[in-house]
Amino acid sequence: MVSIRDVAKHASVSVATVSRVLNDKGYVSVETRKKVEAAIAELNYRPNEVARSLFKKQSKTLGLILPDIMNPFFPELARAIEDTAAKLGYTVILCNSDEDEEKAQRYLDILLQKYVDGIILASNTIREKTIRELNIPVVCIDREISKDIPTIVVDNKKGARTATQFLKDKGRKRIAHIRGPFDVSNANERCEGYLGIVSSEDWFTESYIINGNYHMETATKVALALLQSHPEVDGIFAANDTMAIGAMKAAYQHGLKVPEDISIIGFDGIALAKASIPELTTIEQPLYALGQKAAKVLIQLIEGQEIEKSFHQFDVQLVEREST
Amino acid sequence: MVSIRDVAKHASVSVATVSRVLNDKGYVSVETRKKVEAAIAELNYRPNEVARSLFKKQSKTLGLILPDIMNPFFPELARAIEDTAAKLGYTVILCNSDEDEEKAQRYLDILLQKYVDGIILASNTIREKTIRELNIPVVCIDREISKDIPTIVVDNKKGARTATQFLKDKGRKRIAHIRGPFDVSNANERCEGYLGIVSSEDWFTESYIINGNYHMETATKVALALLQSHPEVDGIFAANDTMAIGAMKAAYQHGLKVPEDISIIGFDGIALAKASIPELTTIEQPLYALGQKAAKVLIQLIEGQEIEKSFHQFDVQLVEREST
DNA sequence: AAACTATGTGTAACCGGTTACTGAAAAGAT
DNA sequence: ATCTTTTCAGTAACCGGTTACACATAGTTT
Repeated sequence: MVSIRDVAKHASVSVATVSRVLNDKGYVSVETRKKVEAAIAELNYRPNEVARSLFKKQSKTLGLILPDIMNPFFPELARAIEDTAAKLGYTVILCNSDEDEEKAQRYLDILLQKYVDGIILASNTIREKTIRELNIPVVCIDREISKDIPTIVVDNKKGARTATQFLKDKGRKRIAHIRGPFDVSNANERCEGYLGIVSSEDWFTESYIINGNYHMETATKVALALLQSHPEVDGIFAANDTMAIGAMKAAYQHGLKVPEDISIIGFDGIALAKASIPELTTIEQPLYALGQKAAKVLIQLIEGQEIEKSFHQFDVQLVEREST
Repeated sequence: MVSIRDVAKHASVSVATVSRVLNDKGYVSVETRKKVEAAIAELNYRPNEVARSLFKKQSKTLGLILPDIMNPFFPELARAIEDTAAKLGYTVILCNSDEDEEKAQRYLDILLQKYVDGIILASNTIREKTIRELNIPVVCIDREISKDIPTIVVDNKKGARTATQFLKDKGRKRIAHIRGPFDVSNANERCEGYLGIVSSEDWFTESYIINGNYHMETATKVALALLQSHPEVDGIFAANDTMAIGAMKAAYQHGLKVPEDISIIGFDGIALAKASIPELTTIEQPLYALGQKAAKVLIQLIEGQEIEKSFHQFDVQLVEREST
C-alpha cells in the first residue's frame, strides 16, 4: 500500500505539501501541485481513511440500527439512507437489533468504538438517556423515543383515521382493526386513529380490536379467529401491510372474497402491497423520502449545521387498489 | 474520550502494560492486571478501534456489495451475512451497486480506503481482474464471476430442471419459461435447466422462452403477451419468484385461474412467495445458509485459515404450495 | 529602503493504539 | 554460588494521515 510519504518522496516534496494538495488547503504553488498530482496519479495513491479518521476523530461512517432488514418495511428505508449517505460522502454500517435491547446496546458500543459519526435508529427498546450518553448525533426513524431527539416519522394517527374512514365511505358497517405491538409507538398511534373514527359508533366494542405483532402468520391466525367469532365484520384495517396480507389469507380461508365480501386496508405501502393478488389498498408512507430525510438531518447534525426543526412528520397517502 | 494513556496513568503503569491486559498477550502479573482492569472499569474505557485498525492494518469490517437491498432476494442474504459477521466480531458496510459497474468500482475504492478486511460481492459487472487487484479476500455470492474466486451459489440448472419436470409431472403440456437477464449467470443456468427438460419435446420452439428482467412489472407484461399469442400454454416456470408473481397477475388479467387453468412455479423462495394468494410453488434456495457460508468463508480467508474448497454449490428444494 | 503582508514549503508533534527491544528481578538448573 | 531461563514492566518507534509552527522568499506599502 502506497503511503503519503511515498508520494512525497516521489514528488520531492514534504508530506505536508502532499496533504495540502489532497485537501486543497493552505498555500501550494501551481507547479508543486502539478508535481504532486502527477506523483499521486503515477503511484495510484489513495489516502488511507483510517489514518485520517484517527486524527480527525470522525470516520465518514454512519451506523444504521434497525430491528430486522428482512422485515419488508426496512429495505426501502435502508436503501434511501445508504443512497443519501453515499452521495454526501458517508458509508453505512448495517445492524439488526431484533428489538433486543442488549443486542442494540452491544451495537451501540461497537459503533462508538469504530468512531461512527452518527447513528440512525429504529428502535423502541433504547431509552433516551442511553442515546444522550453516546455523545454523537442520533436520528430516530419510524419510531419515536423522545421529543428531544431528532425524529423522522409519519402522521400515523391521521393515516389510520383516513384508512378507517375510507372503509366507512365504502359502505362497510363493521370495521375491525388488527393492531401492532403495544411497545411500538406507531402501533399505538394507528390504533388511536382507528378509535377516533369508530369509538362513537353504536356497534363498536373493544372486541373489534385484535392484537397482531406486525407479522403475517400471527395476523392470519388472529384474523381467522375474529372472522369466526364476528361474522358481521366486513372491513379490516390492519396496522401494517404484512398483517393486511395475513388478513386476506384469513378471509380466503374463511371463504370470504376480497373485496366483494370484505374490504381490507393496510398501512406502510411496502412493495408487497403491489405484489399481492388482489393488490392491497394501503396508507402509503413516503419510505424513500423518510430515509433520505433521516440521512440528511443526521449529516447536517454531524457537520454542525443548524437544524431548522428536529421533529419531522411526513404525510401519508391513501392508495386505492383492489382489496377495498 | 478516555484513552489508553489515561488508563495507564490511572493505574500507575505504562501503556504497554494496559495494552497487554487488553489483548491478553505477554506477561502481566496478577496484581497489575487487577489494577489495570479496575482502572478500565472505573474510567469506562473502550479501546479505539480506529487506532487499532491503523496499526494492525485491518478493521474488523466487511464490505457487502449487492445490486439493490430493495430487491426482496437480498435482505435475507444480507441478514445472514450480518448475523454471522457480528458473531465473529465483524461489522458490515452495506453498498448498493444497482448493477452499475462504475458505481461498484467507486464502492470498491472506498471500501479499500476504509481498510475493510474483505468483501462479499453479488455482481455481474465486476471482472475477475478488478477483484484480483484489490488484494483482499473477496467472496462472490449468487452470481459467479470466475472459477478462481471463492463463490457461493446454488445448483441453478438442477433446480430449473426440477421445476420444469414438476410442471410436466403435474400434467402440464405446454410449459413456457420467463427467463432472467442475459448478463446474469444464474439466469442463463436456469434457462439451460429448463431447456434440458423441454428442448426435445415436439411442441417446443424458442418462442416459449420470453425475456424478463427479474422484475414484476416487466414479467406481467411479457407473460400477458405470451398468453395472448400462445393460448395453449398451461404452465410457466419463471426464473425468479418476483417474475412468477408477475406471471400470476398476467394470468388473472387474461382470465385464467391459478392453478386450475395454468400452473406457475418460481425460483428463489423469497418471503413474497408465501405472501401471495395463492401461495407460490417455488424452488427454494437456502438463502440464510448461503449468506452464512459466504460470511464464514470470507472470514476464514481473512484470518488466513485454510479453505477446504472455494466453490460452494448448495442444493435447492422444491416447495409445493398453491400455484401448481 | 525599510517594514509589512502574502505566499510557499518543511519539520515535527499528534491522533490512540501495538509491539520490538531492553533491562531488572525472580525462579530454576548445575 | 553461579549461570540460565522465565517473568514482568517500561521506553520509544510505528501505523498513515493532519496541522501548528517556523522560516524563507516575493510582492506591497509607506
